[in-house]
Amino acid sequence: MSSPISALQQEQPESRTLADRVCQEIVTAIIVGDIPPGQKISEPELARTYGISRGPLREAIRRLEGLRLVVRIPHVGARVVSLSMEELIEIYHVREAMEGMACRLAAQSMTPEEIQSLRNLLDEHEQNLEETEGRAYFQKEGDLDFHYRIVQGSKNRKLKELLGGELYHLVRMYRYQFSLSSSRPVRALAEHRHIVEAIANRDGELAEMLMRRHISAARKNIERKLKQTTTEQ
Amino acid sequence: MSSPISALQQEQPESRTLADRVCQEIVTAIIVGDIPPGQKISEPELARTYGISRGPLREAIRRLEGLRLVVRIPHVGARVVSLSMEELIEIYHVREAMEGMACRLAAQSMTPEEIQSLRNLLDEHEQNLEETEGRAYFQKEGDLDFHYRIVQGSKNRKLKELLGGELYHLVRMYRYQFSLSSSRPVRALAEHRHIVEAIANRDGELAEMLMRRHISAARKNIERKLKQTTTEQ
DNA sequence: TCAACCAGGATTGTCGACAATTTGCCAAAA
DNA sequence: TTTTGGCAAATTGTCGACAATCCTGGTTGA
Repeated sequence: MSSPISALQQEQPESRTLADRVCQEIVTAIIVGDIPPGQKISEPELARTYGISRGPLREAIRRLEGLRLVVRIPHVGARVVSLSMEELIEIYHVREAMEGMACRLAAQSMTPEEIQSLRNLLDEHEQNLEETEGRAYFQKEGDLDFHYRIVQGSKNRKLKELLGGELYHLVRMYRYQFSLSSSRPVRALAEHRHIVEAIANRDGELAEMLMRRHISAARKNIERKLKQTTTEQ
Repeated sequence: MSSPISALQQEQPESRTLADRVCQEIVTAIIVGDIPPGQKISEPELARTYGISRGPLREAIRRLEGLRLVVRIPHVGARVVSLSMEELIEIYHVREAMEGMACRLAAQSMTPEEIQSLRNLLDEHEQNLEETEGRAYFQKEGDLDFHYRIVQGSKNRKLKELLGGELYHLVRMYRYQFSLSSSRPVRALAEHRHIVEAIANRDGELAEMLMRRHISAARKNIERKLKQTTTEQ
């Protein structure tokens, strides 16, 4: 079937319009941090950088605003969003709710092939985990891939749009900029396995509960770290 | 405090730019049905209609795309979304998850004043209900207002953005075009009261459960009607 | 008769220039 | 010294025109 990577990159074979291409480029530039958070975006400057006119560039910026990667003020301009830990925790609350529901729906909508593919994915993760012993960079992207597939498995277009479109980019951005490691990869893998088995048993209620606990645990982990660093200072 | 209506209309005092104003106008035109679903949107035509150039109009259309009110295909154009009952049910699933979480958070974040204001709102609804005896047009908008306030009470920016920004317009659109009546206004009001009391008792878990049941019941109601009409044909 | 191809028209994408608004700075007065 | 007023530069918003692409209809060939 599809490799773990390909499932993440939304395959848009050569975007047909200038704005599309440039938008993609800017998205990655923002996520990776080439354009730092809070940075003001100058239209003429970026237009020169990418060698296009201000027209398509404005369209690209408008799309970035839709992805919540920039905020725009009329007659003032656009700025890259600045990330805060509080907002990250808010995002985890949203993910807990929506991915929990996605899990419940996936339990009744995923095909046996998709479920088997999920199992294979977790096998790969286990191998990577044994090989790298905790220093799990792949685990991070792999984790995102796991969640992404469950969302797709829900077969709910709105869930796919909201989670895949807006939150997904923000989560990736946090991962890059704060270099968040899951910090409990073995535990997370076990939880992933339980979730898959609940889906395989078509137990939507259990699957939802497990997913919510899974995300909730990750959130509490962050909250604990946050409290540590704030009291240390 | 604020009237039921004012809470719904996001007060944007005379949008400072042409695109903003026209966007608002087109949004209402689409929601009310003046521009029917599936209708192709011609840029030159709309530009003449609203007396502006294609530049700002294109920006407005892009914003509509962000609100999921139109879908756009490169080099072909934009169409108003076509509504299907299946998608409505999908939206209810999303609402069940997100508003459930909003309710849980509201239980620990709403101020006593906000809770009291909610109670007053329900009192108004009860009066309207007695006066109009079921033919509750106000109940519809009132219902939306109730849910809107709880979302605001969660104090979670992402929840407010996602529910208030995208789903909100779609839900209103369905209400108008299919003239959906809640069809169980008395029952809904009672459920609303229970939810408020759970919030007042700071019982987030119960509040979430009640809200989820509330939305789930509305969804099943729609599913039942849908099954009826499909078997009747 | 049907299918494929081609041309015309229309629509969308892109560009450069002009107008309107904001911001920062400088000077003058309290 | 501080505050306020206004001016200038830069940036964003808006416009009209040109180029690229897609859809429609007719025509031609098998």
